[in-house]
Amino acid sequence: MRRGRGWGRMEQAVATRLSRLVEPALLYLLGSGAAAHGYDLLGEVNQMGLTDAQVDAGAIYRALRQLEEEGAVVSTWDTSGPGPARRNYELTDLGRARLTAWVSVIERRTDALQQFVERTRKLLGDRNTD
Amino acid sequence: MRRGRGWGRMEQAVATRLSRLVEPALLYLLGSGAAAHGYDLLGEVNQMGLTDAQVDAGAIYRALRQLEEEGAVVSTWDTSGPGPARRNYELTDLGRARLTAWVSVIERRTDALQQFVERTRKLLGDRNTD
DNA sequence: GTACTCTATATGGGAAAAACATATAGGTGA
DNA sequence: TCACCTATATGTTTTTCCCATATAGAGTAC
Repeated sequence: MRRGRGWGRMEQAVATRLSRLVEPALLYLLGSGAAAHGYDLLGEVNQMGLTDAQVDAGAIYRALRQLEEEGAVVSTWDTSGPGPARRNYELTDLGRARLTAWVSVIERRTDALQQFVERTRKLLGDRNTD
Repeated sequence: MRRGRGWGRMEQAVATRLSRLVEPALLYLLGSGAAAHGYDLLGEVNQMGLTDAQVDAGAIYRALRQLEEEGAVVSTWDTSGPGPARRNYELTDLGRARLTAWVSVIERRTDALQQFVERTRKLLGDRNTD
């Protein structure tokens, strides 16, 4: 896993395994209209900071494929522009439902993470309120 | 992965891969004195909600072993009580440092998750403020 | 015109992680 | 004695991740 830059050693040692969250990132970006094809989505996903560190292109393309298999998105080829053809994706109703589900799952988890942060800061002596 | 109970179908479809976070959970619990050996920690970890769904015993024991290899915890056998011997763990200074690092990593990620929740709710039309 | 780079999609392969199963063993109660 | 709970540990299979590589259209430089 590519680790975040600008972190100390201990953070680096720890940065792994907060999981990818590529799927909700893609669903959100497709829903917001920020990008519609894999190559652009790659950049967007890596900018939004939802995923753990940098996601590679392969992960994006595979995730989009799986989402299409599951009916959460549909794709169409776009050969109008210059350069190689693009596969443009659109959210389906199922995809929007999936995104909604992600929100509630993530919200629940976020609460647990916040509690963890608060309790642990207290435990460690309230230093580093950052 | 054992999925959380009390979730609808879509949540179940989505519940995978918000990662485990077994390590920070263990470090926190050891730091707080809630439990000191694997079997109890198993129950505690699964109650605190930091990890994605249910963690199995194997994961706990292996995580504790690795933490000991890395010097974040130390263990001693306790044969005083009835029943099988317990391996009691204690946090080391390195373990406390590790926990501190986890806090800052998790806090950063929590912010991103919250942003995602807010933006996505807005995108989906502000329904389900839950 | 061919070498290089950027855009764009896709897949192969090895390594790591997670999930599930099983093994061992002390103790307790029916 | 059989079942069950506590307690630790490991084996095996499946899944996921990460890195590399393949293909290909288009633009630029030389």
